[in-house]
Amino acid sequence: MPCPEREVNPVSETFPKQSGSARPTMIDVAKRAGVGLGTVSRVVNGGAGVRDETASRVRAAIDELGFQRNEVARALRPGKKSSSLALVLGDLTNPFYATIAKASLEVAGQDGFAVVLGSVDEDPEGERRAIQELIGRQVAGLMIVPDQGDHSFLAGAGVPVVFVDRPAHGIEADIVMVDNEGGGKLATEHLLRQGHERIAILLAPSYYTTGRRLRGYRRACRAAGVEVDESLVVQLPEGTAEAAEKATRELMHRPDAPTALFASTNFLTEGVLRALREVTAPPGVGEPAVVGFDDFRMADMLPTPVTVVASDIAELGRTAARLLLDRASKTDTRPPQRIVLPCQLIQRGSGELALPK
Amino acid sequence: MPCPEREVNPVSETFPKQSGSARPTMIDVAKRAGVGLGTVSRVVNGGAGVRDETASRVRAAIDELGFQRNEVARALRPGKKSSSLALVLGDLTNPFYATIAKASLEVAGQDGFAVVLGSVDEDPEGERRAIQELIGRQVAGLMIVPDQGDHSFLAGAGVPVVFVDRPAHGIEADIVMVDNEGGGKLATEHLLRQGHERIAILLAPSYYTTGRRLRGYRRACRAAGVEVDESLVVQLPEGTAEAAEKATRELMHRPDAPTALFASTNFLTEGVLRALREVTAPPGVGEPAVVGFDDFRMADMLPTPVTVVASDIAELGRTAARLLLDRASKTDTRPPQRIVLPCQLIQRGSGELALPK
DNA sequence: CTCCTGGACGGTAACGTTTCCAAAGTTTAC
DNA sequence: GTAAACTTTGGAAACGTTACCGTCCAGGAG
Repeated sequence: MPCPEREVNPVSETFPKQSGSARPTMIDVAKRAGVGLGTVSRVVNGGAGVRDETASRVRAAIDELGFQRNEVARALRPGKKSSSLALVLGDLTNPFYATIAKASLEVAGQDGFAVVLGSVDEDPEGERRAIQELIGRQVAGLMIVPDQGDHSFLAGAGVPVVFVDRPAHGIEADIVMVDNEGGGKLATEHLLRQGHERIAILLAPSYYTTGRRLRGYRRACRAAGVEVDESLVVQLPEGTAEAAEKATRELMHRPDAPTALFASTNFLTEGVLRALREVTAPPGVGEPAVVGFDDFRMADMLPTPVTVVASDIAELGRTAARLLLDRASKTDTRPPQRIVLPCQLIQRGSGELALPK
Repeated sequence: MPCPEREVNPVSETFPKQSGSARPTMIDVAKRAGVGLGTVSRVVNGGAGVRDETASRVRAAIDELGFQRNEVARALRPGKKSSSLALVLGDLTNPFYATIAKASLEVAGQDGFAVVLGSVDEDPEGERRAIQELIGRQVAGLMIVPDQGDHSFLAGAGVPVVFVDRPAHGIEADIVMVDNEGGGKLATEHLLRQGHERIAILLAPSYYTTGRRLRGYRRACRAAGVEVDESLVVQLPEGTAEAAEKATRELMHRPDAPTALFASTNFLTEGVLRALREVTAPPGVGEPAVVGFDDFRMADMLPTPVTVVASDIAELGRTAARLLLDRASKTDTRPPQRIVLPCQLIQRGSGELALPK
C-alpha cells in the first residue's frame, strides 16, 4: 500500500543549464556605458545628479549585462549596515514562533530588509553561538526570543536588539511581549467563575512567560479566596505535548483530581486534551474544564471546542520588527521600551464546563 | 473582561546599555598582539603555520577585544561565497512550509550556514524581486518553493538552486518533491475500496502539486472502472480553508452530493471539515468520508479522526538543504537530480466511513 | 664557515561598492 | 566679457578580509 521507495532520476529536459559565469560588476557596467564608476553608482542609488541621457545609457548597460548590485560589497562600507535583520527563535514548527517569523518577515520586507534565521539549538550555549554568528554577518539588528541564560555579551555588540515574548538577563534593551500575568489571571478567573476551585495549572520548565502566567493564576485564586493546592501546580520537565499528556493522566487518576485545568502553553494544551480523551472520569464527575494559553488551529473543531486565552501574536512580531527597524535607522532614539500587548479570553466551550454538582 | 490596553513603559533596570562603539577589526587584534595582519588571519582560520606561542598571544588579544570576524568582508573575497543559504517560500503559518523551514535550518546550521528568508509576496513578480534581492546578497545557494511563472532568469545567476515541492518553468535545476500523483492515487483508491464512487476532489488554484494529485485521482478512478463526474472536480479560486468550506457546503447541498471528499491540501482539509460539521446530511445518508493530503496537528483529535495521505515533510526540507550544500561546495557535480519522496496513507477513521447502504 | 632549505611571519594587493574631492563643462550674474 | 556658482562627471581612497609573495631566522648539510 505504501508508495514505491524514494526515487531519484536525473532530469532530462532541455532548459538552459545554470551557467557558472562570474557576475558583472559596476566596473563592467561603467565600461560598457562609457562612463565612470561613480556615475554608475549614482544611477544605481536613485540617480540624483546625473543627466537623463547619461542615466539611461547606464541603465541600458545594466539591463544588457544583467548587472545586480553586490550587497555584500555595499555592506562593507562603514555606516552601511547590511539590510538584513536577524531572527533568533525556537522551533518554527510551533505556530507561535512561525507566526512571529511570518509577521516580522512581512514588516522587514516592506523596508527592503531580509531576515536571517540563525540556527537555534535549545541550549543557551548554542543560542549564544548562533547570535555571535549573526552579528558577524553584520546584520542591522537582532530580534531574539531568548532562552534563559545571560545575554550581557550583547551589550558591546553595537547592534540594536529587541527581545520578543520574554526579557533577557543581563542587558537593557527593548522588549515586546504579551500580558502573561493578565492572561493567566483571565483564564483562572474564568474557571473560578464556573465554580471550579480545584484548578490545576501546567507549566513548561522555567520559562519566564509561564512563570508570569502562574503569578496571574495565584493572584486570581487569592482574590477569589481560593487557596492554591500546590500539588496542582505542575512543573513539567519539558514543554512538550507528551510531557503534558503524562502529567494530566497522573493528575486525573488521583482521588482528589482537579475539576479544571489551565494549560499555560499551546503544546501543553494539546497534551492535556490527548490525556483527557482517554481518561474515564470517575462516575458522577463530569468532564474537566480546560483553558489553554495561545490560540491554535482547529481549537474550535474539537469535540469540545477549546477555550483559550490568546493575544495577537502576529502583532507581536510586527511590533518587534518595526521597533527594530526604527532603532537600526536611528529613527527611534528613545530609551529602551517595554511594550506589553493585551490578552483576551476566547470562550468556546471547554472552559465553560461548570463544576458538576 | 479583556485585558488593559497595550501598555508601553520605558524599562528602568540598571543593566549595561548597548554601547555603539565600533567593533574591533583584525588590524586592532594584530596591533594588540604585536603581530602582522596575516598572522591574525591564519590564527582565525585554523592557525596552521603559526607557532603555538604566537597563536596564543593572538587568541588572547581576540578575547580581550571581543573581536569577531566580519563575515561580510570575508565573503567579499573572490571564491569565498557567503555562508548563507536563501529560502524562498510562502506562508510560514502553513505547517507545511514551517516544517521545511525548520528542517533546512537544522541542516544548514550543522554546516555553519545561516538561512536567509526572503520576503515572499504571493505574486510572481514579488517572488522574482525577492529572489533577485537574495542573489544580490551573495547567498551560496537558493532553496525555492516556486510559484508559477518563469524562473529562467535564474539560469545566469551563477548560484546553485534547488526547487522544493514543485518544479519551476524555464530552468533545469535540482528538485525535491513528494510523490503527488502516487499520493492522489493512494487516497482515491482507499475511498474506492470503501465502496465510494462519487468522490469529490478539491483543488487549490493551478498549483503544480494539486494538478498531479488530480492525476492520481483520475488514474485510480479509471483503474477501478469508475467514471469521473467532472462536476465533482472542484477547482477553487483560492487555496484557503474558507474557499474550501464554501465549496464543500455547495457540494453537499446538491441533490447528487458526493459520498466522499478528497481534500488535496491541508488548508483545504480544514475547510472541508468545517463545512461538514454544519451540513446536515440528507436523511438516510451517512457522514461523507474524507481523506486529506498532508498530515496536520490534531488530526487524530477531531470528532472523526482524519485520514490523510502524508509524506515526510521534514525529510523534504533536509534533503533539499543537504543537496544544496553539496552543490554549493561543489561536492556534488552530478547533473540536476529529481528526487521524489514517497507518500503514505494514515488511516484514522474519516476515510474508512463506508458508503451507506 | 658557508650555503641551502624550510618554517614562521609581515606586507600588500585585491574583492565591489560608496563617498568624497577635484576637474571639466555649463549656466547665471554682474 | 569675465567671474562666480552650479551641475555633471571621473578617479581614488577606504571598508575588513584573504591569498600570495617575500623576508627573516634557525638549523642542517657540505
